[in-house]
Amino acid sequence: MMPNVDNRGWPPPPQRAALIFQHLGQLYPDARCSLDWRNPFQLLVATMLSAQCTDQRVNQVTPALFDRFPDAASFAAAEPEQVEPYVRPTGFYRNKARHIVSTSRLLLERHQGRVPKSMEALLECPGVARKTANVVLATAYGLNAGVTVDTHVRRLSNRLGLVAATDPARIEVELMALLPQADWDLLSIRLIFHGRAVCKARRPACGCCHLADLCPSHRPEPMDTRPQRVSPLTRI
DNA sequence: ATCCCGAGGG
DNA sequence: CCCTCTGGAT
Repeated sequence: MMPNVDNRGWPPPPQRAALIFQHLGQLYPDARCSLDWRNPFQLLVATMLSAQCTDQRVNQVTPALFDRFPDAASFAAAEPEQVEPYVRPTGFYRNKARHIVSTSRLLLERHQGRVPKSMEALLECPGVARKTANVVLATAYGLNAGVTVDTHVRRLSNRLGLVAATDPARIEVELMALLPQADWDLLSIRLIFHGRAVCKARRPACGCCHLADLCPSHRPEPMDTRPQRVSPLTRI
């Protein structure tokens, strides 16, 4: 009976996942959520803004945003049009402003303006799904409710052959089964850091990747076939 | 599956 | 120009 995966002599999935997790820990010992926030509500808003946008850009707009709208009550009293100018650089600004205002009003009505600590309650907020909820629960409250599956985690999980699924919901379930719950949040953060620094979407730097020996997608760097300029000094 | 949407990199 | 960035709703 032939296995339907390329084992290459690798250990079975859980052990390989643990190895990858461990290597990433050595590579990014200080990896943490890179959004700036002062309280759970600000983290929730910052995470909502981070959709399809670099967190660097989110951190660029949040100081002025939270100066004008410091809490849920401030957003709840505003119209989305008043929030839009502050969040415009993050893209999807009309939806994001609308969702932030709607979510703030919901938090004020049902949770005294505070961010709930349960997945079910967070999922009731407009513009909040599992990715955002996982970030808030883990980062603000230290609760490993699930694995944060964003664009980086999805891409690296597939390239590394950690999961077979391609849709975020199933990827999350498969990743949760691979590592102990205590590691779920760190796994996401480490994959994201590696995705940003090395295993990029466009042009992955396989040549300097420390996970190459554990990666079924590893390819040698494409050879530079462009005509090379010859320095005059090297001529006779 | 499609839409929302700005900014930066190659 | 095209692709990508810690997605979510319809």
